[in-house]
Parts: sequence; C-alpha cells; structure tokens
Amino acid sequence: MADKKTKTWSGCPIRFGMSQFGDKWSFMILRDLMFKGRKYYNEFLDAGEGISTNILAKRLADLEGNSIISKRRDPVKKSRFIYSLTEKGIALMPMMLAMIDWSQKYDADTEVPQEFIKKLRKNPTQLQAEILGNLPG
Amino acid sequence: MADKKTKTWSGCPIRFGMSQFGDKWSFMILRDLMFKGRKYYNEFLDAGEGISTNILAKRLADLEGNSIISKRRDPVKKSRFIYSLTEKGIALMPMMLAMIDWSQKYDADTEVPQEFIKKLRKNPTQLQAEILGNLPG
DNA sequence: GCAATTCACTTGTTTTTTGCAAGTGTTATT
DNA sequence: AATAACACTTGCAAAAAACAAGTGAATTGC
Repeated sequence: MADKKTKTWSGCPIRFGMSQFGDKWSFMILRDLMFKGRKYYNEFLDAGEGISTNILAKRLADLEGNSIISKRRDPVKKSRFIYSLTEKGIALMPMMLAMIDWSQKYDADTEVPQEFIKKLRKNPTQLQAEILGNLPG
Repeated sequence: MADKKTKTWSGCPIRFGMSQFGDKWSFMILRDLMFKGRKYYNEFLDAGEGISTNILAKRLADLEGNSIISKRRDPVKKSRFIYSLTEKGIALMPMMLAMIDWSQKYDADTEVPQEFIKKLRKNPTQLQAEILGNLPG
C-alpha cells in the first residue's frame, strides 16, 4: 500500500478538483486566461479549439460560480466583458505548469517555447512570478 | 499579454494532457493507483465513486493505450489482473500533488492527512520519493 | 435619434457519451 | 465436473455535447 493514511481521504481532493474545473473545456479556458492573454468571450470562442457557444457560456458560468474566474464590464469598450482569474484560479498555476512539463516530456508534437520549459525546470518559482506579473489585473 | 510566445503553442500541452487522461474517471483511477494502493479492476469499481463497469473498462483500456498504465496477470491469483502505473504515469505525480495542494487550500471538506499536506509543502521531493518507494512494482 | 453592428449569449435539434442492468466467457476453486 | 470469481461486453435509457440558428442589450456610425 502506497500510503494507508490516504484511505481516509473521504473528502477527496482529486474529486473536488475535478468537480470544480475538471473537463477539457475548463482547462482550455484556464490555459487561455493563464498563458495566452485571452480575456473576452470571443477570444475563447476563436481560440481554435472548436468550442460551442452554449458550452463556453456554461463553462464560464460554472468557473465563475466556483470563484475561479471573475467577470466584469470592460471599462473601455463597455459592450463586452473581461474575464479574469481570481486568486483561487491563479493558484491553479502550479498544476497547469506540471501538466505542461509532463506533456512536453511525453508528446513529440507539443510546442512549448524552449525558453519557457527551460525556465520551468530550472526556476519554476520565478517563471510563475513572471507570468503572474504579466497577468491583467 | 501574459506571454506572446505562448501564442505559438500549436501543439498545446494542455490539450494533449486532456486528451490522454483528461476526464473525471481517469483522474480517479490515477488517484487510486498513485495514492490508494489499488490495483485490481474490482478495487477501482468498489472505490465508492460509483463508476460503471463499461466506463471503467474503457478508461483502463484508454490509459493503457496511452501507456500511462500497464496490465499484467497477477502471478499469485492468476484469475485477475494487476494494473500499475508506467513511468509515464508516475510522472503525473507532480500534477496530482499540485491538485491536492490546491484542493486542500480551497475546499473545507477535503480531508488530506495533515502530515501529508505538511510534507507536501515543506519537502515535496521527499514526499514523492516516499510515495514512489511504496508503489507496487 | 435611428439603423446597423457588435457582443454575449439562448434556444431548439441532432449526435455522442454516460449510466444502468443484465449477460457472457474465461480462469480458478471445490 | 460443477460452482464461483473475475473482468469484462452488450443493449437500452438518460444526460451531455455539438451544431445551427435566433435573440436582446449595448454601441457605433450616420
């Protein structure tokens, strides 16, 4: 047995995580917000992954409901909304980075900039700080 | 923009990851293998999450097809199979731990043993080594 | 200030996936 | 040789996702 104590995880953290953001589209939205600088509904739609409008709307509502993202009117162009990560959403970055690291290792087609992956492995804390610093407030 | 260079992630690592293990049930199976010491079909079935037999069979086949887990006959009780993580599957541990850390922080009901989470935050490398050491070959 | 446009969805409808219940075939055990 | 354990498979109902079209509120353009 790997760890007998883990038997007692009745409130399982993996189950909880999956219930909060655990599907393909939620991950894509988080990626867009975290690494791609996307923040508008249309930017998520046009991200090239082929998400449907109804599913996008549902996922955004769910993520907002779980306080992982927040929504506000764009002060400049008032017809649209700005979606952004909350502190709770930002805290998912280590998990996302771990996933990126893994994929880079096992998928020949994964195209993460060399500099990114190098920094991720050498100094993840600093990389996170940099990404965080460039995130829109 | 968080990082202009990430625009070029045409072979996206998040998309790849989700295509390999990206659904609730796959995560549960990985959790069972990684932290709960489960390794038989029936143990996954009886894990209390309520997975159906057909879905479990499909997920196991998919994970095996993606070389994340492997399957062999139990040498002792030859009627059953032992499922175990491959090196590629084991390499998902940092991501899983990051998720556990996150859930422990944001879910009041998450019941990870205090010692586990403490070690995870203080010395994750050692924790990983310990878990790894207790994993069945 | 009215029409056209942008933006962010919503509403059906079809297709796919999941969940549920029952059944099947292949080793073991008695 | 019969019974049971084990790991699925199959068929069907329910839920979710994909697809296509439409709606309504704000905004910009004249």
